[in-house]
Amino acid sequence: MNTDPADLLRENGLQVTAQRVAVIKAVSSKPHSTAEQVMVEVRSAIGTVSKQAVYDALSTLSEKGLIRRIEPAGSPALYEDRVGDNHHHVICRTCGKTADVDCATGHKPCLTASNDAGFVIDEAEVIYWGTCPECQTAEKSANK
Amino acid sequence: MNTDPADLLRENGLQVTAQRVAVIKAVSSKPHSTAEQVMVEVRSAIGTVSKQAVYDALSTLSEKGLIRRIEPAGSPALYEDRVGDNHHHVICRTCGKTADVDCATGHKPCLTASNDAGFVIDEAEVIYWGTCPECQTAEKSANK
DNA sequence: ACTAATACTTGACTAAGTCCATAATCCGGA
DNA sequence: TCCGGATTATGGACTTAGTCAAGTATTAGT
Repeated sequence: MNTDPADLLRENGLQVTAQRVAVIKAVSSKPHSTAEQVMVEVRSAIGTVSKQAVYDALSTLSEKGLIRRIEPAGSPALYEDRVGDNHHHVICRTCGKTADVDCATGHKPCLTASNDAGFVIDEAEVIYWGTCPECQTAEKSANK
Repeated sequence: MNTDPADLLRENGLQVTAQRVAVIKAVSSKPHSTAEQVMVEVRSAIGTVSKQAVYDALSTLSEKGLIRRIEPAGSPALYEDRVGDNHHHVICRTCGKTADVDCATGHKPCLTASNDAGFVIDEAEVIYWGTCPECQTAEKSANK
């Protein structure tokens, strides 16, 4: 097991603090959490943290690539610890639920745009919008 | 020409008002504008508008599919009038410039995710992150 | 244990947008 | 042409998500 949060931090040249460890644990235990939810989670784990420490940790961690930040339209930023595999997200238009999806083609979809306008592209981010199973049934019964 | 803003509105069952027409014109003349920029543009066209009228028009129009709203991470929402062709966007990590790209595969890329977790997917949104030509040269000279 | 560097706390502040009550405008019918 | 209900617009307060800055506390290397 090299997934001990403290080691992860050290390996990346970051100081090991209770707050950071708790943030990592929070994100990995509840993927697709907002900063707000992470903060609540961290508080219940270590008693108290400032909003700032959480935002700080989240952005440092995502800079180092230890966590990933996604920012779907109409929602606050979400964080997850599944990194390094090029996976994407489906989001329910109705309830906002977010789930992981692996890409249709298996890997690095669409990473090359046809006409890239001279940009050097380093990442393709894909978000699928749709309706989750629960909301589908809810809709059906509403239309009855 | 059926692209007269007033007709577009009528065809979609919307009342034709000076504000809405001006919003449509603003969006089509300057794609990838923020609500803020649209507001400025509309004001210079018809004198005065409330923030509310602009937000209202923008959201009504995008509901009806007359304009498209994109909401890139770390930026306010942008609006454009290029709708109906499944195109995507490249955004410069450094300066935030946004450009259109047609999809690599030509049409409807990745619209089918491999494991969709039971979601019914109705849209795939792709954002490419990278560096625009100007920022590339800027970086090069900075590293010298 | 000491100290510089890094991280955390507190609290004020900002940006982008929403909510709400009121006022103005539009449009179909008498 | 005028009326009345419905649709839009206005202005201002409010919310949410997040940033900034100054000072204090922790961490890790010596």
